[in-house]
Amino acid sequence: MIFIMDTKPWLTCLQQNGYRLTATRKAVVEIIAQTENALNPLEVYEQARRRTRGLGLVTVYRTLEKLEETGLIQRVHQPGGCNAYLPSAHGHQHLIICQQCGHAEYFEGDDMQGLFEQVANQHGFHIREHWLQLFGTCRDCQKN
Amino acid sequence: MIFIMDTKPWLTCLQQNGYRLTATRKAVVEIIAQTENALNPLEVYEQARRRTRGLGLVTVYRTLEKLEETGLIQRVHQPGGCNAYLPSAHGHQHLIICQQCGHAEYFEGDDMQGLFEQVANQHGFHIREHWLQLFGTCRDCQKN
DNA sequence: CTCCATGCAAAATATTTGCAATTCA
DNA sequence: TGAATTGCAAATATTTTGCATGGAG
Repeated sequence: MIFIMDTKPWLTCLQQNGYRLTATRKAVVEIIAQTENALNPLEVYEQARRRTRGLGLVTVYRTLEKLEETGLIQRVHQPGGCNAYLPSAHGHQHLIICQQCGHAEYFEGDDMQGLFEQVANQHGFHIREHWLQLFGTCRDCQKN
Repeated sequence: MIFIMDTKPWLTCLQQNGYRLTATRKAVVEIIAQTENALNPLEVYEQARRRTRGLGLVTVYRTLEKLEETGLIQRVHQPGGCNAYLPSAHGHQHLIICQQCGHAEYFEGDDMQGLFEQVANQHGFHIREHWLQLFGTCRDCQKN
């Protein structure tokens, strides 16, 4: 239940970025903020539509775009597809995802900064971004 | 020019996995083995078709699928899309990719195994896969 | 009241599948 | 020869765009 977070800061953030607060945006924000699994646009749509009748899938796509742009959510890259999203309210974090049930947890990777700088030097690259994700089986799914 | 590798081992590998050696497969293998940028199915198709007339995009998809399955190539996950492939003939490697020119280089991450195990313990996960990629600007592009 | 945002339909992409013809082993 | 492979066409799936209407600020 680590992802159940207050949605007010999200809405404030959207406003501060010049976006209007609408019923549909609130619905999408709530869905993503309150799940512990990465959701793709269609899944968000199906869940959000229960709360907000007449919601369109297109709007979900556009809302996700803005949420990602403002850094509130992050795209999750999995072996099976790369169109799912998770909250990223605490800044950039690294993910560990269960391949069976989709449950995701965050982990710190402080040690990594040193590695990145070392690689940057060795290859003459200037590094702007990094992605690190682990995939496996969570505690619960190991029992089954 | 680090990626220009002999394609014979690739073909042998395919055979050993029970796949037949065909002209189209050779073409696809050569294209990917000889590029230093990640290529998506369409790009592979366009280049391979120059060598093998009548090649179909569908076959490229199916060949890429088999090459990934046998571990000869790996999917590259970039901010702009996740359908490009690079050789992975030396087993799983980590990537550093230039966001300007697409040039990719591999780097070792031996230090990371320890981190992964630590995270696995803390979260009770059994880790099966991981991917780590760095994005930035390569030496040449920094000059421009 | 003025734009931004929405939903619909349709377009544009991307990927997969059915199937007859072909090719490798 | 027999089974795997291919290319085509068509089916799906996914994402984007144009545009008239509606709603936030």
